[in-house]
Amino acid sequence: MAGPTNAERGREVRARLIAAAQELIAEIGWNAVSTRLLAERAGIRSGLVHYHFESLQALLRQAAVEGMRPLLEGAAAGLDAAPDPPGAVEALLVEVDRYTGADPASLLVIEAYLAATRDPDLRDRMRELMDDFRAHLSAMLARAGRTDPEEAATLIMAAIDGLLLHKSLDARLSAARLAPLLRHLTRPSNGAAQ
Amino acid sequence: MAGPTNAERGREVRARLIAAAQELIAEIGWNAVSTRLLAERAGIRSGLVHYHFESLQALLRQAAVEGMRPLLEGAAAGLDAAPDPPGAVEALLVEVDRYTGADPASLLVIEAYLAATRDPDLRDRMRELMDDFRAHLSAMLARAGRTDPEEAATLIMAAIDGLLLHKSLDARLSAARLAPLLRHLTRPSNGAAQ
DNA sequence: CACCTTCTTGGTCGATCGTCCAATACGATT
DNA sequence: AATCGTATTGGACGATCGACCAAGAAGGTG
Repeated sequence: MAGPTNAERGREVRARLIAAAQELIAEIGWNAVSTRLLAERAGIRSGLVHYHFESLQALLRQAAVEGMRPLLEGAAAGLDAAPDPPGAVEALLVEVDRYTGADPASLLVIEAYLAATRDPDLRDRMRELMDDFRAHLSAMLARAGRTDPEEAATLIMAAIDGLLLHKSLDARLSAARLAPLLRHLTRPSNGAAQ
Repeated sequence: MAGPTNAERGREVRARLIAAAQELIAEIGWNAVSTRLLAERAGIRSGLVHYHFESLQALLRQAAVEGMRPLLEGAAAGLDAAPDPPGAVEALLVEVDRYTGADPASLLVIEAYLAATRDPDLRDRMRELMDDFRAHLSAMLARAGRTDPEEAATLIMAAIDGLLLHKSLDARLSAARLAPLLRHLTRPSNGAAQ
């Protein structure tokens, strides 16, 4: 019947606060998340927030990064799991269509992009996450024979995030329908004609 | 020495409030814009805000729509001014590189996307703006011989907004560098191989 | 047991918020 | 000059905010 230790309870509270922050950022927006709403959602008293985190912004920053990292790592793993580069891009786009642009994960990412323009710390962490994924995708495209893997990877990533943005306005849009148009990016480039 | 009439002063105040809202949304974020900050930026007393506008949200909504409409109409005019479809897309991408993703216009648009997910009125107005531009771009691509003009237009627009998002993290990214990869969208589609 | 560290409570502080309103100012109209 | 409608002022209302802190509770260790 040994209850949780002090350290375990502390970790639990921090995890609940991070989860509550990820939910609330998506629901009401980064700037609307307050310590008291966070505490209520996490089931703790509001005074605890500033015990476990240096500031509200530090909490939101950590919540955003920890929420985005598994998304990008999962997407990178999905690329490796595909049989070939065209299948990898196809699978990536199908995966994108599991998001509506207005779901918690999508909104967390977009909110984080905006917060990053006003928070140099967050911007550096997000740039690192995006650079890692771009390098991963770019390496795959280079192995497929492209001479411009960086540009192709940039286009695919921009198309994905932009489509999520547009899907939040119009749910009829679909990433999978763009697959035929992006498929040629996974084939060896053949000069200016391509 | 005839001074401005009452009606002229009213229009002037409304215009200053709209301009102040567009600036502040970009600077500090949609949810952080307050009536008192707006009044200070517009050079008026804070009580006036609720005389000219029904609510703060109504003011922000109108400011966002009025800020985005000229951007999209200008881009549509740019498409028509180009000599041919490939040139139009090329010019569009070059125009995008005039924005950094962290400039006032870009931030206003991205903030509006997020606000639209929580404001049905704003979402409908933005969807109409985007639909109009997509139809314009799609018609041009159809004239260029594509059998999938809607998908091609969706891809181009998603790539543009997504790249702006990514440029806010990494200023080295460039829309113009993606032009060679998008150029083939302006040529007649030739079946599954393309 | 006493002692230490970590965690939690409950509350205060000054500041800011959106909205509303009575009183006033001012151009236009009669 | 008297009147009307619009524009503006200055302040009020209750609510919420981020941050902070003294006091106490709880588990670990001597």
